Amino acid sequence: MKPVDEQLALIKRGVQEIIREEELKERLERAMATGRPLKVKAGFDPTAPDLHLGHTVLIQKLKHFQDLGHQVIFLIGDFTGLIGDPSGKSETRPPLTEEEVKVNAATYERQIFKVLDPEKTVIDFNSRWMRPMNAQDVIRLAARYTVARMLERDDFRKRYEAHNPIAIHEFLYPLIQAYDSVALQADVELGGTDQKFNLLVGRDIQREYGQEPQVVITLPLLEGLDGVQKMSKSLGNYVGIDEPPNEMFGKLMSISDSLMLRYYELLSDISPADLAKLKRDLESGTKHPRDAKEELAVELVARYHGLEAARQAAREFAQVFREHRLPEEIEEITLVPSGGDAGFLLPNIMVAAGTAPSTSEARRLIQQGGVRVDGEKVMDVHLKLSPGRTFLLQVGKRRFKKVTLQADG
RNA sequence: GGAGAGGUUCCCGAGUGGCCAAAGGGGGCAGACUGUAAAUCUGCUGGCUCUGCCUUCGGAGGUUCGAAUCCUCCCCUCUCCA
Repeated sequence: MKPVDEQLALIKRGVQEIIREEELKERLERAMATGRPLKVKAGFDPTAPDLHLGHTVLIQKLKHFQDLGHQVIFLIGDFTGLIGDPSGKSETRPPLTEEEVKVNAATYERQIFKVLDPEKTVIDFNSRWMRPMNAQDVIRLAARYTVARMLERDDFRKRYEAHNPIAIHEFLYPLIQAYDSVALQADVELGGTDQKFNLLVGRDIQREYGQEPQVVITLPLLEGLDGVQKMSKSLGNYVGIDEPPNEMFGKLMSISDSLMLRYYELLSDISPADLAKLKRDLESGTKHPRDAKEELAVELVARYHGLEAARQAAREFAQVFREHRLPEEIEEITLVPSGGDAGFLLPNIMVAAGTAPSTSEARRLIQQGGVRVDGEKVMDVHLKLSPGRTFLLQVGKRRFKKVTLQADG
């Protein structure tokens, strides 16, 4: 194991807050002395197995602990998943079946192991200790916390003050998450800043159960592509780590310059010194922001798809958007129009080709000059394309399809 | 258990019998500009075989030539009282 100071330096990189740092240091020293690595826990919701770059801020931090020789526990909250996210926004979710949980867990594994070492990562499920609990156990757990303290949580407080509904079971969510730390005897729990309250409840509950309270480490929430709201799937401002290289690259190139620096800070592996230099060069104009953005995009795409794929994506991007040439690979589809004549109308073809969600939307796109057929702008919503023909369909700047129409439906 | 307020299109929020596919804002999309971006400006933003037709205003019925708007019952949320 590395010296405690070195460990601390890596652990502290990019984190928002450590509660409390002295305790962490103490534990690291103890781990060093006894040879017993720290148990580092992070919980994940089983209903959203599609990880995006926002999640990777946390996973990278787990990776740091792992590299330092500590025990990383990736906890899937399959039991808390039944409660649903108490964010107030989401609808009550239908309980997941065991089968669904299994599938989601497998998806998680595949995704996190792009970053974490499968050999050294423990994956656990909180249903393991929650399912055997009976009503009495739950009541006892609930008795260890108060409503007043629950209402300290920003989210609950705001909803309470705004007279929005808060269901009782939502109070159980932090308690169960806290109990997970008891069950795992966690030394450290990681989470986003939005998790701070839940993580702190973990400390209280551990104390209640006679355990030494865990060290809480919060990580900044990554802003989504809009640069304002946090990255989330439901807001559609995310970059999924499963997305194809081109997609990922394009999304990263579309962020604003200020957001780019934020992404550098939270996602990139470049050293603090290099980051400082980059900032200076951008300010002085020595470095074109576009180039900096491209380097960032290459680094991140390479992390999930390899360097070759990343470079390829960069070339492709430059070709399509800078030089306004066609992408190297355009999806080719063959359509068999149905519905008689109407099937050959451009709006219908656009829908069938997946380039527009509805024919009404397709018409609007055409009227606004956003549609090209074989490179020619089309303004006529009644345009009919003849069967047997293959043509290039371009919708907006990004959607390309090579469409072949078959004669009969 | 009682009294009151409220549930509108992706979100917030106007609308209290026809001029309502429903103001305004947000978000989103397209176009212009640019660095590929941001910012800014313009347009669009329920669906369809689109000068018209169909479906939408918590749910189900009803009144009416005509209902988001009126009536009945139901469901849900909030507030105050017990």
